[in-house]
Amino acid sequence: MAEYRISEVGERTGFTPSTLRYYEEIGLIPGPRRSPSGYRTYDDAHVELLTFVARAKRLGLSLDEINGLATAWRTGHCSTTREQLQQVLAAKLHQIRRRLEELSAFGEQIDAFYRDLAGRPAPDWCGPSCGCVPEESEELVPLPAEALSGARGRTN
Amino acid sequence: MAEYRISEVGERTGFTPSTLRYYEEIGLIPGPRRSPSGYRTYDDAHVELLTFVARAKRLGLSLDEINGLATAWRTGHCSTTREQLQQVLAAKLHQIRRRLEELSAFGEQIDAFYRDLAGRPAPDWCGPSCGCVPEESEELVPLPAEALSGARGRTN
DNA sequence: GTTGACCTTCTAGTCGGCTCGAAGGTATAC
DNA sequence: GTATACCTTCGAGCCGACTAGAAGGTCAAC
Repeated sequence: MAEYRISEVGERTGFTPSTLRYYEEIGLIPGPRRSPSGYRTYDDAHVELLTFVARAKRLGLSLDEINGLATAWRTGHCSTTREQLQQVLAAKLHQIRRRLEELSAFGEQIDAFYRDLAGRPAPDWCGPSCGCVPEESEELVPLPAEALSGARGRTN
Repeated sequence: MAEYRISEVGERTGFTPSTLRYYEEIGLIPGPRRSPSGYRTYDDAHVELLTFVARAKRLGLSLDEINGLATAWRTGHCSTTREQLQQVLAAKLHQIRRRLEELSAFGEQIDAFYRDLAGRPAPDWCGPSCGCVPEESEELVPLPAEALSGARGRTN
């Protein structure tokens, strides 16, 4: 099995060595084996786990939330924990589904806002210095359709 | 136009008065008018803006990212800023689309992981104390299909 | 055998995003 | 007129998630 030193794992997963040591300290990842001289020695399972963590992080999950998932990930092969695991995963999937819906609705809202711009009344905080006298002749430049494809439409 | 005091706005938007003052301090929301005695006096445009901010926050955007969007939101009625606005919104929509894709893929990954559980080899960190001798007879409980509907499938 | 890049532990600092408390002013009900 | 529930500013503190630095050990190349 392949073995990696901390900076190599860092390169493969996008974390710095400091961050990896920090994650180990807080129990997010299991401490790897050590070389005779004390160096951390990671394997492919660590890289896989950390890739999973990196993805969850990019999606805005907190380390605490990720910890629940990562524990499932780490212990999932154990038949003894399979029932708890199912609950964690089902709950998380449900949450992800709701996030997807809200993200989709948010894209809609921004799109609608943009299309609606010209018709909006100037709010309270828009003083005369703002210089926003509506110019009737000005055309609202349409948003590139590409920007919203995939974020628009069905929310489930 | 309706007027609200700080705690009322807080109730309507889900922020505490402290947080609202903080947002004003960092320039995320414009300072509202003041009553003769110095009380902050918000209107519907503030409530609308803060509802927008709350949604963006739930989706994991940083206050800095939200600031860009909120500025667009606040100044969007000004014809002078329409071109910059278009760029901000288009970029943000693109980002939202990518997030949607990744979120979807993440749901897939978790689902696949779950289905794949029984076949995974025990990783390095799983010692004998783990007690995970695979019991061939044990059935993998299927995930409730409901949990993934909407997170599964097409990623664009 | 020394250079330089890497590793170790440890402690302290940073940054974003609030959150609390003190000290005091305001508004409304009794 | 006083209780109490709100509001004000200001400064300090807290939590999550790192990040930097000190002091020292390891390893491969020259």
